[in-house]
Amino acid sequence: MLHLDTHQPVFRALADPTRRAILKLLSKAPLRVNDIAEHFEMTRPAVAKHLDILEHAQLIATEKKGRERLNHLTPAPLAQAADWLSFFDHFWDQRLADLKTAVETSYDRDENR
Amino acid sequence: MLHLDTHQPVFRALADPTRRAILKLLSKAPLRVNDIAEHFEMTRPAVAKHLDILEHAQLIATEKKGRERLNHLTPAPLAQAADWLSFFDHFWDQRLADLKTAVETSYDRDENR
DNA sequence: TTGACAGGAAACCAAAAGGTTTTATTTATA
DNA sequence: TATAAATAAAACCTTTTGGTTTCCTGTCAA
Repeated sequence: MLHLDTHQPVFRALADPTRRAILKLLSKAPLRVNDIAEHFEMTRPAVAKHLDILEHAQLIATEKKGRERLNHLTPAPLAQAADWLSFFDHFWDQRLADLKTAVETSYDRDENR
Repeated sequence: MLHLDTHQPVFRALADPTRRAILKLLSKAPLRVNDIAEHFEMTRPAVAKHLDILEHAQLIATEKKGRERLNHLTPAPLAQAADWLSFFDHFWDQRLADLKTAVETSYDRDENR
């Protein structure tokens, strides 16, 4: 079963620690590229590339005002990542259910002995 | 504030679609490297490298039985990723709260007019 | 005990990622 | 209107990533 992986842009965006830090930064307030770059030990063009990747994942959007461009968070796609992870919540639950069943079964055996 | 990024191994592991697919595979049952490789259009060594990365993130563990080695899921570290994402749940809530406040404030102003 | 099977490991490769510096381009402002 | 500010864009570089092939080692079974 090979379908298009809609999760890829988000997970790819989240793979880099700088990008994760940028998302947290932008959760406080929209910022210009230069403002963001001040928070990191790298040049503005490097930060701009990270912003491109975040924008491609639709985790941020930009608004051009004159010669400035504000980057603001659009965190909706993070729900995709959360959804993917939630599959394993179920797995946890299932493991617990299996364990419970096993325990009860062995208890039944004990009772009938 | 620059601290060690404990999330990095997990997010890095999740960045690749093959690795995400492997995790889902292993959620059904433990498998040998060869079994896993059959599910993908790549060679066994390629899969083995993905397994190395998953193991480094402690998302899987292996058990050696004779000449075979079983890979099984140890999904606990996924909670780290979920935790990180949950920060943005709060952000959502805050946005909603802000919106609610804004609406009520404007409603108050309307009332007093 | 000799194959065959399962996996480990090394060498290699192309492309992508993450960064740099340099050079425009557009927009405010003194 | 000339200059400074903000960013965009291009060229380039190094390291990492994701894959390959080839070979080696250990274990089971005929």
